[in-house]
Amino acid sequence: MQDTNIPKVYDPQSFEKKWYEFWEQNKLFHAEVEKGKKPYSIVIPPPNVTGQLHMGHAMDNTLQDILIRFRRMQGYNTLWMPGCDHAGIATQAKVDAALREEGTSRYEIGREKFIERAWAWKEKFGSRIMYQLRSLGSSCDWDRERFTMDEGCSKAVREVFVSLYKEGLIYQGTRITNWCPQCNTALSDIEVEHENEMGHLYHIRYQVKDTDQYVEIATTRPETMFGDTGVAVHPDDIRYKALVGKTLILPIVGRQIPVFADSYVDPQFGTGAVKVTPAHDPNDFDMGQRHGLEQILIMDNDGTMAENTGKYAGMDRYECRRKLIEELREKGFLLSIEEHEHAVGHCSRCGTTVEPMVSKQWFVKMQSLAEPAIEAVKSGKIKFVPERFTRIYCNWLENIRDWCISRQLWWGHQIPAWYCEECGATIVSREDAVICPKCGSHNLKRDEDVLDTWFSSALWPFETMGWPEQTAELRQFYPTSVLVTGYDIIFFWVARMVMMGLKFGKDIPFKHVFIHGLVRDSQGRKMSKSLGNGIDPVDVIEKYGADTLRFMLITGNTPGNDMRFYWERVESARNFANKLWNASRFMLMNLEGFDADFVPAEADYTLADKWILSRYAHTVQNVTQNLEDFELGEAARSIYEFIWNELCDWYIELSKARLYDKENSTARKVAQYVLGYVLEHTLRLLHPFMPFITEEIWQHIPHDGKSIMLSPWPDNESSKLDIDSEKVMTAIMDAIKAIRNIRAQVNAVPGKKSEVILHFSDAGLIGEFEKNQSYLTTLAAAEPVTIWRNSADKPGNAMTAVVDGVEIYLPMAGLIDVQKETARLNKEIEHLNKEIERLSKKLSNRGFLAKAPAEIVEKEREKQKGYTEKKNAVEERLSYLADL
RNA sequence: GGGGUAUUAGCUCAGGGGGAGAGCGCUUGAUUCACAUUCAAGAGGUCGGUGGUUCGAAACCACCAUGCCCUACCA
Repeated sequence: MQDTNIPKVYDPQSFEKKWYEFWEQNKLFHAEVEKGKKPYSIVIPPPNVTGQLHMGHAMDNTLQDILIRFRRMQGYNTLWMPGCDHAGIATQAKVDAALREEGTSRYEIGREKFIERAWAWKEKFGSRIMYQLRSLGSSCDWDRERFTMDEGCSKAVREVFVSLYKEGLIYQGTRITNWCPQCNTALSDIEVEHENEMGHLYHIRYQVKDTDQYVEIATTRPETMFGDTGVAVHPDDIRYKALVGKTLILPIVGRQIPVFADSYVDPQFGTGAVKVTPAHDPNDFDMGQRHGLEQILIMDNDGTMAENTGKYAGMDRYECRRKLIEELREKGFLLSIEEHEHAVGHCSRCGTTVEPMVSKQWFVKMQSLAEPAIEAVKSGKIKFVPERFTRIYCNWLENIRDWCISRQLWWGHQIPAWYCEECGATIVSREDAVICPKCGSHNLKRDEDVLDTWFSSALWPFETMGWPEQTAELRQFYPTSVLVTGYDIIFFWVARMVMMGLKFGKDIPFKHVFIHGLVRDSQGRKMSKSLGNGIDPVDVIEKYGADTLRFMLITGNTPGNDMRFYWERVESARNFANKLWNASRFMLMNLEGFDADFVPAEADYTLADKWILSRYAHTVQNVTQNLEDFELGEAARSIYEFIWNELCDWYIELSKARLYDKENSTARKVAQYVLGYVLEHTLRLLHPFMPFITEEIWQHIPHDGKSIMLSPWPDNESSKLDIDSEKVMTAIMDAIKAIRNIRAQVNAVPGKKSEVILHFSDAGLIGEFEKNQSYLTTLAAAEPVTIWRNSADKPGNAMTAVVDGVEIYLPMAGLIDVQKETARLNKEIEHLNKEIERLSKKLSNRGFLAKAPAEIVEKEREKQKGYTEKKNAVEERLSYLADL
């Protein structure tokens, strides 16, 4: 027999760790390839190796765990692949900072030593987040844990790089890219965050050579003028027609630059004349290409002015801007300064203003990769949930530009390219190159750059399953079933995985993309370190338990939408856990004599039994359907309502009489059976959401099997649906609520019973009410209960209420406050009149009668009948009161 | 400039073509007998505005307002 003595209060700390260890040690999360078994697989969005769990992770992984546990119980061969990401820039920044503290730097210790340090850092902090995921309850297959820089992933990355290069889809080019002077590396377009900022538009005049004429140009970044190699005007701009082809003298610098026409220029903006700096602006770069202009780099990688800027050399770019404006003003070149709002790019990692600069980088040609990725989504092979993200994804891919994949970092996958120091050849190879295939030289130098971290993440769904080997894992678990992630990385990650999956995995990487929003603070702000408004999920787990955190994170929010974090909501979830705990405690306390082999005869079921079993069956349907539709919040809410509002508030209360009555063994056994059945199966429904508490309770109550996580998902419970019993029970519940209401009105003494007289307009209910009078006694203190069969001569001196099919009278000699009661009933009449009027309008509308579905019309008629009956009864009461 | 999203009770949010919902908060009452992390009763809303579709709109469509988010090379 189980231990039937459990603590009075839900205390998650006392069992969460124990059960996680039990699951993990028994390898219950582990998936083996099994031919013929339906697979269900998810790859985790790999968290940063040096990071720690934040609320976003907690939500993301809760969602995944719910889906995985649900499918596991449904009998799928379920794999949840865990792992983490090497997070190039972030990790490198941490190691850099550590070195700085030691008074050294990566340049001092050198690349090899630095990478050793980075690995040590990874080893030291890398497992932290995996432990945190465990404390959340994540049922990952830890035997398969991967890292984006482990041997297998590195092999996959190199394979992909080399084949894309051989196909001409990876190329090296000197182009304009976004440069972060702080992180000291190139960035891809999507790693730049644009923000509107107030700046200035400086109007400067450039002299036309050999004349005293000037051209007025407008710029937001005057310091780039050191790199100007032309001025552009629109070809149709009559103001400047005569100037095209002329030469200008660049102020201060004195360089001669041409005026040329290009239709990129907007004559309406500024002065209609644009200074062109091909090495420091993407548009100018394009124009420079079209018109054969020289590119002059005037800034160094750290954002200071280059040697070729004269006295400004070495000066910070903004300092230079200020000083240069002063000089221009002094020398009469500066005409005016306007306030001007414009979008400024910032490094998404460190926030520094990004500098567009020309440099030699590696790029992926995206268009041919993007097309099938668009098709896969448009054709419905991959489905976004919610669907609206489809458009966001497609729009981005339809306008995609080439992806800059080289980063000037040391921590990451080093690019497998070598340069021959003798003949200048570039060698891209799967094996480390030692000899130049062109000239035979051994004097090769490897490219120093590493790849964008997202390049390897893009391979995650198949590289973790052993690709490029054709493994059994790939055959069984690829494509994965669903990807669960936030909308903030659709471009960074989702789109790139689809492209790489289709190209190299030979199939889509996942069938569904389940997108969720962000967890914000209680004021709706993003949680961030700088604001200090972050809430550590580990703190919540320690204080309230992982189940509570999980439940809170998935209720009261809709797929794809952001949610706010409220401690009140955490408490509410904890209260629910406590409620369930105590319902179970109640069952355990009444388990004595429980017979596991006993099955009630059909006739032994009471109304309450049939009702709760039917409600349970509805709940199974709701929860299953909602989980299949990714409506996790709705599924959880459905269980919550069932457990609290139906099982606890009604069924347990009604079962007490039978459970406490040890004389009547059959009735008691039936109640034990029903309560046991419903509770045990409801625990299974709840298990994916709250794995720990359900396991703890399940292990205490009668059960079959080793762990609730292996028990089958409740299914085929439709035979328990019993609409008739639900209807009767609803009538009884309504009557109970009405009686309670009256008793509250008259301040009835809680312990004191009230006589109740019932009169039925629906005779069909009489039998059931007669049989189940005790429900009214137990839950509404109604005693004695009399059924009044005469329609005439109804009880007079009484408080009344009317519910569907039943009139209720509580004789209250001397207790009735006639004035108050009359007012109450008048209010009721007012309400009923409004409803009746609304319905008669509807029912006299020909269009409604002709076009509305017959069942709706019938329903509305019944409603009207019900309201009219109620109104009559209330009016009768009013006239009685008036006569007093 | 383009797109998305939100607008429902005091607060935070679900829902959804045919009788307005939850949690928290608030008011009143209740404590041997699963749970005060509780129970019971109650107050509180012309579902942002205007049009349209429909027999019927809070829900669907269009436009508008306000907030938030994404996106875009106007120097």
